[in-house]
Amino acid sequence: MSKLTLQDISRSLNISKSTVSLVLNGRGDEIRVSKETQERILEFAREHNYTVNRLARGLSRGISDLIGLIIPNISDSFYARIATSIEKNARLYGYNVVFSSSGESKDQESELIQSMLDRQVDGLIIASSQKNDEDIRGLKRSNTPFVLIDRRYPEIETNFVGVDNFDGIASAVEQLILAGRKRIAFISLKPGLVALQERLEGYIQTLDIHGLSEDQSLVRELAYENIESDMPHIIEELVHLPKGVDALVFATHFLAAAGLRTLKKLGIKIPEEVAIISFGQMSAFDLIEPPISSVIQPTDELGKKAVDLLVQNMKNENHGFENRHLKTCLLVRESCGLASAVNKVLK
Amino acid sequence: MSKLTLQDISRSLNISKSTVSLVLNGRGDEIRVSKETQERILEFAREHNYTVNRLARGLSRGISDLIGLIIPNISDSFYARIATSIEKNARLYGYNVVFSSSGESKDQESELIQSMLDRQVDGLIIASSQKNDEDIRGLKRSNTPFVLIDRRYPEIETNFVGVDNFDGIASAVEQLILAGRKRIAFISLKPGLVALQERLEGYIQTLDIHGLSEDQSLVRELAYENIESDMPHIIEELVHLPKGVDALVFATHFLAAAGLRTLKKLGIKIPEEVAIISFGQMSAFDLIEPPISSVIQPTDELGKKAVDLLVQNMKNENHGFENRHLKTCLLVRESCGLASAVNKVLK
DNA sequence: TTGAAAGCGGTACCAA
DNA sequence: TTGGTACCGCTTTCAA
Repeated sequence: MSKLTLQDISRSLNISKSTVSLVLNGRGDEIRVSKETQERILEFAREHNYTVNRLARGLSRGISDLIGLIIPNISDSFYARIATSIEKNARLYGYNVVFSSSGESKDQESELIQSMLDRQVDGLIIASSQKNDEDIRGLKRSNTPFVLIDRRYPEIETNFVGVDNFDGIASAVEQLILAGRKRIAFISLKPGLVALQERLEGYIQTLDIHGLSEDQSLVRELAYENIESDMPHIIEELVHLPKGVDALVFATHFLAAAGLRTLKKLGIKIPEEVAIISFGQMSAFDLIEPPISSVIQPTDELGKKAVDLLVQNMKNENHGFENRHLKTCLLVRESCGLASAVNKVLK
Repeated sequence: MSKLTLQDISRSLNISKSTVSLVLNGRGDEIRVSKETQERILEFAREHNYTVNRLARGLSRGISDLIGLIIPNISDSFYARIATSIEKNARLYGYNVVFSSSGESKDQESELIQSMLDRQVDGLIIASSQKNDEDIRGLKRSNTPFVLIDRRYPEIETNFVGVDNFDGIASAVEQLILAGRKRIAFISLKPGLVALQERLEGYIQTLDIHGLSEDQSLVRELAYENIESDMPHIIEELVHLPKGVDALVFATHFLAAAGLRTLKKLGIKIPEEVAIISFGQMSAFDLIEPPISSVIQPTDELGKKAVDLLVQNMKNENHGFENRHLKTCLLVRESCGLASAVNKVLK
């Protein structure tokens, strides 16, 4: 049972393809096709449940109603949430989304972008590996609408939707300070994603403001590949410093998870010995003893904004670039010490 | 800078479209185009970096190289992992994947399937809401290759890849029995997904075999919408039964999460008072005190098998239906009591 | 108010 | 070896 085409309808009804097409696209009245003809067409289409071939329509109209989504990894709960939101919002605008994981690889990302373009996607949403300025510049040149999310290239002017890393981390550090912590370490990743830089910046400046900067930096950065293996050394090293540390701020949720694993193994008490805050949440942070405080990123909003921005760009040709940094929110739980008491005072 | 087309190349080089097309598709030798001509074409294409318009190719060949993926919710870590695997494997075969979340809604799912078909996807992978036998039957009739994952319709013969729920739960229950538990409750969801039925079956039969069936059932089922609100009542009711309970088996990871939240609130000790096992994992199960035992579902393999099966179906027209139930594996941690000791004995 | 016809960018068959 | 050409299914302009 091969699918019914416009041709078929046209022939069966003895009405020209163009009329059928117009009517089926709801432009019957506009073009003033007689009610009667319209009825016949609609009726027939419904009866034989005709649906357009979007490949054909796409080719003809030069659009695909497809949005490409490229992210490092959808298994990551952060990106998974964003993807959900993007898909949902894209659908509202009539777009479907094709997604691919780049695995943080520049080459992979490059190929994916190309493959999406071959598919004539109308626009692209990318959480880039951030090693790929070539392609990003290429995209700009090609005039393909796209918006970067989460990861950006400061030196390239593009649309971008991310979170306010600086403020987010600042609120976390301040919370720790409020709880009386003075030796606050910051554990991050090496490669140097802009987002992580900003978090680092936020950490440093907040300590500064509160006069808590130390001569010896309490910042530690590990390589993505050896998080699990290096975390124990780093934490041991930190707690064994002459003055030790009394709080740890993790730059991402999976670092926090690794850190917690280590702390548990070392038998270090949270928050008595060290308080903990994670930038980014994990679904089980409230089940851990003590529950883990975290900086919550507004993933739903992020997805929505990204789609809104993209759609706006796809409609108008006026390419003004927009940058949005969404506010995070601090979820204070016991892991940062004095949680509830302080929390209440704050409000 | 509008994109370069075959036409353009053909005209610029004064070589016919067909030759150009053939060469560019690597069939130059096969058709015996002279080395020289081939070189010229390839050279020109590379230089002006030509890439096919897959919309056009698709229309012409009647294929889109697109696989549609419909799942209840990609934010769910289980589906997120599967999606990752599916996308990765699909790409190996040269397919891109369009995904959509059905939100467990029959209507939504229905629309999505239709919309994917309009897009001429070559095949579909669906984790169905399982309320949608109509569409599934329709798909069969339409001869669209598709494979169901995780959720199936026992009364419809289709391709299916899921896990061995019966065995999975049996191993969990047996582990609890080994640990000396006798009053083992089973907490599940109401709607009655086949997978959950199978888990229930596994639970019941395992208890039976070990002579542990009780007069009064220890099975409790809650509605998806009120998990958080009903869980406390259910657990309180269970522990206050005349003979109480000494173990809880959760039918899914998020039920386990809700259960843990409740147990924590009630101050019930794990595993001393009740032991816990969850069917399905969560990334932080090892961070909880005590670490939570769980039945691990082979998501990577599941995704791969689904794609393999689908591709096989898309290639051959011979539609034999296959059902695969992948083995789960039991990850024994402290929450089920006696973990390590018993575990070692088992090996 | 309706129809004819020219694309959209490729593919593939048949001739030359 | 290469070129011509008829589609694929739909949109859209122009003429009738």
